[in-house]
Amino acid sequence: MRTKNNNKRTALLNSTLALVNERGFQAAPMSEIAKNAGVSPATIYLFFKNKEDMINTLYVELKANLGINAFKEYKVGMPVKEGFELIWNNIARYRLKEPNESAFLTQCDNTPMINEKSRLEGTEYLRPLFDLWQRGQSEGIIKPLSLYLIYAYTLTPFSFLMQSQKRKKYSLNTENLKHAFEAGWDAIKV
Amino acid sequence: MRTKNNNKRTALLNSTLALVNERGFQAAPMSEIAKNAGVSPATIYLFFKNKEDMINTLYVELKANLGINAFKEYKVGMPVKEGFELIWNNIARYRLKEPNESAFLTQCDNTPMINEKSRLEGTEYLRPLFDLWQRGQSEGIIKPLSLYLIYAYTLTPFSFLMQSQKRKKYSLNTENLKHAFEAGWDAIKV
Amino acid sequence: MRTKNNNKRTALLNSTLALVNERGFQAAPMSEIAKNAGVSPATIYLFFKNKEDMINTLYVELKANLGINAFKEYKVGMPVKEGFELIWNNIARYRLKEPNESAFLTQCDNTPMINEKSRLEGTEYLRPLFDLWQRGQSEGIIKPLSLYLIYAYTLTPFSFLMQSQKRKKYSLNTENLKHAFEAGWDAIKV
Amino acid sequence: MRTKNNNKRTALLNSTLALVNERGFQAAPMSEIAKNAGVSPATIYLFFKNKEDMINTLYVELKANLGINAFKEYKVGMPVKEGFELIWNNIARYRLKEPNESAFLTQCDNTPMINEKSRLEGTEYLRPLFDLWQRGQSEGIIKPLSLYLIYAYTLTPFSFLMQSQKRKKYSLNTENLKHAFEAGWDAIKV
DNA sequence: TATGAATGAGATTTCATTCAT
DNA sequence: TATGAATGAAATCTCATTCAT
Repeated sequence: MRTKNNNKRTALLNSTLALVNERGFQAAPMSEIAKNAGVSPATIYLFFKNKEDMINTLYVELKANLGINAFKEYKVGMPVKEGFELIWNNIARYRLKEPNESAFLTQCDNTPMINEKSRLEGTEYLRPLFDLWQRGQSEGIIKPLSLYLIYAYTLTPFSFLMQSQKRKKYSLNTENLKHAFEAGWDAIKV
Repeated sequence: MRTKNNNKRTALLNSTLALVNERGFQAAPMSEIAKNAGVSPATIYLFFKNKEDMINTLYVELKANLGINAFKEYKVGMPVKEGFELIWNNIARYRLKEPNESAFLTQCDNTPMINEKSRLEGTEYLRPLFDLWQRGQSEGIIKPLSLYLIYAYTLTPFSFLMQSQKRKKYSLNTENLKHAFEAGWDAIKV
Repeated sequence: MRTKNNNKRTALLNSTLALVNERGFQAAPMSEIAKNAGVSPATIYLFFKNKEDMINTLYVELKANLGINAFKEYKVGMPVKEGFELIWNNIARYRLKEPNESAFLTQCDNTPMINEKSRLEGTEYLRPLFDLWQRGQSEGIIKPLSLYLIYAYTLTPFSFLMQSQKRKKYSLNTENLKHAFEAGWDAIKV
Repeated sequence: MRTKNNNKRTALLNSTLALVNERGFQAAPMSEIAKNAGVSPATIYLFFKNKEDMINTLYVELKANLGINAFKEYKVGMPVKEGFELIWNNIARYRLKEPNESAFLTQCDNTPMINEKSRLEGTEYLRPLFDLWQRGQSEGIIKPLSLYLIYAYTLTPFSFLMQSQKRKKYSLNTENLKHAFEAGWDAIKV
């Protein structure tokens, strides 16, 4: 008996990521995903129930990955601003290092292909950040508004800036990263 | 008859808008778009070259519509903050009134289906806002940063908030609208 | 606009009939059914919802056809035996003339592919025969047993005999037809 | 180990029987047959050359089983009618006790999946019955017609009655069994 | 012997687009 | 202009069978 080869699973997810980014969901056929992964189309269905399942799985795993990277060197007791800056920069660095993963997640944010369950699961990986914001609010450092608004004004703009960079309209260099963080901070600080 | 034409064209664009929002690009077949518009599939091709063209056309027209609404009552000479607040509120009001158009545009922001030409054309409709921001910068009221950053931190968060509202996580009521505008303004003001 | 071509529908049903008879349900692919009908695979779905629907439709139409042939020259008031003999011979003649239709119906009798609705609908086309049997029973000519038994011992043996003939084991010539009818009649007559 | 082998083989044949009855040939995949038998798909091919072989083997074994049961307590010299009644009742009892085997055999009667060789082999198991009928003919008790006709009018109706019972249209209780036998006997007796 | 992984070939069905009127 | 029929190409997914252990 052969043992199930997890490399194939990984290859499939990578292949999906690349193709969806390049062409969009509607133009990423299973056959090509398989081919690029060096695998038979039938093999996909050993790992995933169907296309939707594969996309959702990929989404959740990338969110998990983002979460892991976001909290590197972060300690729960840190001063609020310092902690947030660390996390924000971690996220930024990770997204810049993995532009495909980043773009995929952005694309997912607005497609009905991702179901509510995956979305919720994905969100959980940023839980410590939400906790930090709440502490900031109780310490009177961050505006006492919905965390959705805090999220909207600190993290979502980054997706737009990455797109702009991809289209050569903007550069996320060190200086601009600092400006971006500050803009977000100014938006939410008391 | 020009009128009859335009009714069908309009019906088709509306039908597209509705179906894409409901199911996503990948699940909005031409036949169904036609059916919902009360028109034959073949008729689509009298007005549009192909599906991509139809989507792009819709995108540009919605952007134009957004532009028209954005600048209602706006006068070029207005004080910067006052002018920006007016425009921002116009946009917010319009998007809240037309959530489908709004969601469609958001979905378009991240799909390879929209080509560069349409994107540029779409952007042009907000030109007066960019001019206003630039004046704000030269008057020392707005941070002297890339307009992409200014855009990112004042307008893109709204998409996320609308999504959140759709998912019942957040409410864009009068008070929260004020908070949202302020957050954006705090992000970019000097 | 082209008008819907019912020849294609007929060609498809004929093609299905032939292929299913030759190879069985499980080996009659839609693509080949289409090809043999001189039509694109997609065209099938203009006329039928799916494969199951096509098979069931064919089944019901063949049953209807059988019914039409069964009652040629039959008049409701006829003497029971005379009427039954007429109908039985009509059916026999029809099945011998259309061995493919006959074999298809026999194949259908034992497959879960045919749903209950189609089965009931198919049965209805022999209603006048059932009525005749019932009259025979009330006249004391036919055994007062379930019509299912009457049917079993007069009509189903014919399927077996046709198969046997196909396999060159038996010949349904005029004389044997007479014997067959008599065997059935002996089985059910009082 | 021979024993272990045979358990798996038996489990596979039982699993096939059950699944084919439930869904039909076209919807009984090897993987599921294996799973229901608690065995790997690959194991099937240790016992059978391929799917067709497995089905045919099952068919022949069930026919053998039917034969064994048919002639319980039968002695070759018995009076013709008495002997036939014994055999007929044996078959009926067996089929009622094993409705799945019975239904499978009925389904096989009309599918091209069963090849000529298996059919012939299957028939052989009823040889003593054919001999009995022939004796009956030479004794002038049974009509001097083809054994195919005799078979058709005594045994095949039973399949239809069993189906009818399965669909709750008919009940094969003791009384109706007697009626059924008599109908068959009336059909063939001189 | 026995397995679960793996697959190539192919099944059904869909869809953007064109045809014929 | 407008249509519904028609389709070729392709999409998703399945399945009998083989592989590697």
